[in-house]
Amino acid sequence: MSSEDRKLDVLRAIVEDFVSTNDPVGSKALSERHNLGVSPATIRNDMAALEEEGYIAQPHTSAGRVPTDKGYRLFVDRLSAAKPLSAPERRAIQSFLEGAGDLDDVLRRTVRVLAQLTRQMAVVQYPTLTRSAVRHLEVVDVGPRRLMLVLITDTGRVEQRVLELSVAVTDDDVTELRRMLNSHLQGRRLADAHIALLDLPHIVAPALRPVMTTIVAGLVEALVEKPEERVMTGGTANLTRSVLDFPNSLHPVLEALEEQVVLLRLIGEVDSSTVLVRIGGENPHEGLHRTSVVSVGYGAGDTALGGLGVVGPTRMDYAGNMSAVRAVARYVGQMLAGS
Amino acid sequence: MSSEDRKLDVLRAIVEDFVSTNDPVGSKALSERHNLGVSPATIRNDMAALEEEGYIAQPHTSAGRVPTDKGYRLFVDRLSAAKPLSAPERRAIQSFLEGAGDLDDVLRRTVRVLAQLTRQMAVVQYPTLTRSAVRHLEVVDVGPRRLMLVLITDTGRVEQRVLELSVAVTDDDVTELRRMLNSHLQGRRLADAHIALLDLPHIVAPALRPVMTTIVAGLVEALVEKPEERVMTGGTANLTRSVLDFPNSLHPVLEALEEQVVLLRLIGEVDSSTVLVRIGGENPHEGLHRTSVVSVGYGAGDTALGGLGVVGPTRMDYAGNMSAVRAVARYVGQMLAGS
DNA sequence: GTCTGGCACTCGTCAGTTCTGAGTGCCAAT
DNA sequence: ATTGGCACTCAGAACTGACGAGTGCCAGAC
Repeated sequence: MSSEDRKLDVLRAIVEDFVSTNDPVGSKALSERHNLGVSPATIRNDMAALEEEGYIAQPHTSAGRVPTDKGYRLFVDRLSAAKPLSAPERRAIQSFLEGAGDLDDVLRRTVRVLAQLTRQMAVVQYPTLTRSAVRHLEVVDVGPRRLMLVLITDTGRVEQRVLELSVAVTDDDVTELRRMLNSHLQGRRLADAHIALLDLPHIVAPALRPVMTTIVAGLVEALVEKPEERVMTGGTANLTRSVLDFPNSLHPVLEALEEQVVLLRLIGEVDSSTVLVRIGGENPHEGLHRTSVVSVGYGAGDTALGGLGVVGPTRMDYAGNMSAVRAVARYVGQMLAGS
Repeated sequence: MSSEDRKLDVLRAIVEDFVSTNDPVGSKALSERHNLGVSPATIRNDMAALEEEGYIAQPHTSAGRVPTDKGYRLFVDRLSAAKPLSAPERRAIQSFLEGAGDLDDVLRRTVRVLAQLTRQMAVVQYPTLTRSAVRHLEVVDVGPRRLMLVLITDTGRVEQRVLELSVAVTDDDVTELRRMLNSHLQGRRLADAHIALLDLPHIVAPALRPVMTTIVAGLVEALVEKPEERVMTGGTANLTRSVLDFPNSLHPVLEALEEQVVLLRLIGEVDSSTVLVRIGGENPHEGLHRTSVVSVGYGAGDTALGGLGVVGPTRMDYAGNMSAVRAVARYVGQMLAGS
């Protein structure tokens, strides 16, 4: 083994020890707990080199070393072996998700099982509207000159919106609107629905034209132009598991994680099915510079319907969390495909 | 003023000082900050009596006094004056809630404004199904032998449920089912819908009877027997505002507050419009013995549709929070009545 | 009977000190 | 290239004494 290889072994050992103990790790402890085949003195030389290159750091002079963000990054990219879930864990995921009912229920169970497996805070995005298809669009008369549109997608998502009309409509009008909308939109992806929508006012009965125009405008705005992305979180309490992880108080962390927008940026920017890891300062949000995020897209087939992941201290079990996140995403994909 | 009255004044002063400073308050500081017209020595006698009666306690021998749960209780019941919101605060609530769209949006804004006003964690319950009326019930054919029922209530709540059928249904069947269900249920309260529902299988065309029976069973179970109550939370980060408030770590607190069931028991048991205050150990849940809950029912008119409230450390501004909760509940009631 | 000033006492907090030990870097020897 | 030895650093624990906030009690005043 070259000395370069051993240096990486040392880094791996440091990360593993630090993750499990939360104590800065010194050369002596290292040579005892891992059989690296060299003396502490040699390890010290390697550590000095690693520190020089920015992979580890000393909290203070007479302390052991702690991995830096850069060190974790190298560990994740090159040093950590995939860590397959145990059979009981797989069974737990499966049985937990199997009893689910509607979409909300599926996602609720998803965050729960993910938080339990990883002992971190879990986040899951609702299937994005743009890549979903219309299963049904319901038009309901609610009060004078107000219509409620209820969209049901093929992933089971239900979105509603109330429109104010300038004229009153009869029950027959509503039925006709519903019929037209559904016959033109059903089965269509929302991303492709734009053109079909804009046609509708022209082919509807003249009397209904203004109403249809309003409906189309509402739909285009709510579903095509700025489709509402949503997320669900769970296991927030896990962030408080160790007080030591967020010494400056976790107030800013919790504050950041309450914002849907922030969460979406964290887990919603997945375009493939490879697990994405963001470590400490790599995170876009200021308050999350001491946290890491492990996320992946889930989907039925090849298109990613949304993202899910976990958020925790940079000192986390990356290999385990990556496996858990990947496995849960696969099961969720199956669930949504089968419904 | 009788000496009994003064003793209560002393208790009030202790609570007020402790709430604002978080320091145990001593006799000298008390006589300086409040003009009670007596010397510290006299106050000491009163404090000894108050401690004897269990209203205050000493963290340790040479420290000032701190209110006990019992002390806060007396304060809330008899000593705290209503604290009307400022005009800007009222305007803030109103303008914040006015722009709301659908129900989710209303509730989202509600928890937000409540959390901001009180600087506590806020909780709001979705309008309970039992006291809502059916505005529309949609039947959607989703995949082979599966129907999705979508219930829309007069409060704007949308609930869905997927049913497995033993036989296939045609589009015409679905239309007929929808027509029958709506004509019998529309405008009816869910609490009263039970009887009407049970009639339906008997008056529907014989061919549709098994399907209707399944639907009715599903509806009865989901909406009448165990209607799903939901809550929304916000401002959780406020619990971490002062580390001192939850010295033993707030892990158990956060864990408790993640459970929908626990939250429902906290704020869902309001049957009138009087503000309910639960202090420390009065809370049903073990993990919340260091927290207080201020809650009230909201509703359109006289029936309470649900509850809302705030959760925080026992050391909280009870008067202010009670006013804020009451005010927000009134506005929410108006919002929901007008939609 | 109630209030007050005085006084002795308790005890947590703070600052200063010392001690210990984990951990390091460097160097000469292998 | 590796190793054992050694001097050095420094955070944290443990101890100390001074300080002072706060108390309870009591005798005297109103």
